[in-house]
Amino acid sequence: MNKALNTREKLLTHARALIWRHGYSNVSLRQIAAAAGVDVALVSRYYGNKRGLFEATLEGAFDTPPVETAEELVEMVVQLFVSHPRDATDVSVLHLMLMNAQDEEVGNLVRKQQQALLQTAVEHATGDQTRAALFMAAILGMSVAEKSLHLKGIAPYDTVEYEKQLRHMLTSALAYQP
Amino acid sequence: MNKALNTREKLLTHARALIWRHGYSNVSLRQIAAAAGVDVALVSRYYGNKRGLFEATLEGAFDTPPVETAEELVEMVVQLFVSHPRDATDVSVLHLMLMNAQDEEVGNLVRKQQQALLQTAVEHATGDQTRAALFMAAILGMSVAEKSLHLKGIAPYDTVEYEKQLRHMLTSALAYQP
DNA sequence: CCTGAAATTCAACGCTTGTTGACTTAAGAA
DNA sequence: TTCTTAAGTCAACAAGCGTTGAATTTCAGG
Repeated sequence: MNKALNTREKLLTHARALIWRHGYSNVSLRQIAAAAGVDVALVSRYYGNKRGLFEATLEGAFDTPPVETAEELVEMVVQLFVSHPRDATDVSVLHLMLMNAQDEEVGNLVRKQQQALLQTAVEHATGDQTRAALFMAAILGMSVAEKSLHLKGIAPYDTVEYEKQLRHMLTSALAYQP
Repeated sequence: MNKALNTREKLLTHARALIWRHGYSNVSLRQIAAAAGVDVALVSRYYGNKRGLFEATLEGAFDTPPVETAEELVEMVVQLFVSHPRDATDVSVLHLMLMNAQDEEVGNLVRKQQQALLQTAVEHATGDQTRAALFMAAILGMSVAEKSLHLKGIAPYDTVEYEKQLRHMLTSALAYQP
């Protein structure tokens, strides 16, 4: 049973790494199994099917402590959206959302898990909807331009400088008065 | 030959509508052919292969008049990024970029066609890189939140009000002084 | 009407996908 | 050691994919 738990976790880890980075429909079970060094058939044994494996990777992924102040919100969003890859299997939540936005079913699944959390957090900490919109636009736009559309050169590529500029933008957006 | 041109165009139109909206790897040639009311084999006859058909949908898609002033830039970006669907086959360029961002090959193809245009336009009209970054973040973020991540409620859903708010954000971003 | 070229249809190919069920190996309990 | 159950392996399946080449229809020119 110890061994089974081990392979279960290996599958889960590599599934999260691959699917979150490249998208649900762009990663095959055989790829995941090969990366984990186990047989494909074990996916169906331990998680039922591909969907089950993916849903397992979402469990607890959006759990964050509640935020009250604007500073806490900035910190939470930076942690949530900017990837600080600890290893090859670490991918930001924004990547997850974007990579699966096109798939109707999977996209809805992801959104259902995080939308309420993020949206209410932003609205609560900012106080009004216009500032929340500006805030979301700033954080989303920077991340999307940099990470997904590969619009290099628009934002500085150096991670430290990037994060610094990001924080500055977020703070400005929060202070915005229409 | 008239008939051949007709089916060529039918294929192209439905290919653009489907691939731009759902992404290159999420649409099959059989789907496109069925939507166009044409046999699948005609894709290879008229466009060589799937890639050729997709590349044909990109031709001229990023042609825009050169912009000089900030106002012209705002107008160009709004036209380019905000979809005003005239019919079911009309999809915004942003959708195209996002839906194919995950596919390495296709994503590079799309970027190569539009990146230089947009980036130089923004940098030219704004004058410095920081304002360009803020501008891009604003436009990208609003569109992504609304259209791709379906973060409804953050921005007003009414099209007129949405576009009004978008223009306001863009103008503010252009006027930003670090 | 007849002919020949263009336009379209059809069936098949090799490949990959998710999923399944039967088989083999591993390992702890009696 | 033997037995039993868990864990892992293997081959095959049905379905869908892009692509191809031969057969068939369409249709204007002589």
